[in-house]
Amino acid sequence: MVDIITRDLSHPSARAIFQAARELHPSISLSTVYSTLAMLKALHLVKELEFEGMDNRYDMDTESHVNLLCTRCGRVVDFDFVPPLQNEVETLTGFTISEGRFEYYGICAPCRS
Amino acid sequence: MVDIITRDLSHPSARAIFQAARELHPSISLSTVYSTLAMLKALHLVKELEFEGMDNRYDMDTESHVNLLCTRCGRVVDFDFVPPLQNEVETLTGFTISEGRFEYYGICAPCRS
DNA sequence: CTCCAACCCGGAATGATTCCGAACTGGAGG
DNA sequence: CCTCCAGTTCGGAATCATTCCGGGTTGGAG
Repeated sequence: MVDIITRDLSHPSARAIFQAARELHPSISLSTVYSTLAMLKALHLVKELEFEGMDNRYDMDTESHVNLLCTRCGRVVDFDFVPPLQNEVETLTGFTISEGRFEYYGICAPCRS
Repeated sequence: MVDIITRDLSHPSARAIFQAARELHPSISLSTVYSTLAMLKALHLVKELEFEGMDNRYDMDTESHVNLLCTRCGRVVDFDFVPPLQNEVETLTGFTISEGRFEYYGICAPCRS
């Protein structure tokens, strides 16, 4: 189960993981998917992404990067980048930052053509 | 109702808006708050923010900026900045970007002391 | 005064996620 | 080989923010 999740780099939803897992373990339940995800989240092996109006998605790449969401087909694409201003933001706002989230919404090339 | 929402710059949740609105209009219902928010969203006068594990928050500043969320007290603070890499991301990924979201999670100064 | 559209109401429905207690499993130790 | 136990999984019920719905109110045009 853990393998099924961590090897799926397509930013799947819980339901998509559930369906994929079913093909290997037909008796698996959605509860198991959620509890495994909770465990992996706690270990910082997956990052939970919330996109407006869609199910949560799970990202196996926990490094800091931008996620691009296609609002037409739901595809999520990673884009590496180092957020440049965390220190500056911390000094100017007084926050101690533990995590960042950077997302763009748009239409991907395949959907546009 | 529209005024109550658009003048509240504290990044309130729907429930918080509801409670504030009740003080002026004791008979107001949560449905009205949600439908007004839906209208304002459609007009791009408010931006809906989703933070992991919390109610959605509503931001009256629809300009592009970073939102800092204090995971202890729920306070949300704005931090102006112009996302530097949208064009670069578009050419490298083929996406046509319509909107960006930039969030940091952390602990605010009052909560830390 | 009448009518209509826009707004509002309460309450029920939705649906992803979480919670719960019971059943299963596989390996450690006898 | 058996027993036991902790960890995993199960299904189904509960949660709860949000959405949906059908009916009531209202205020301004004509």
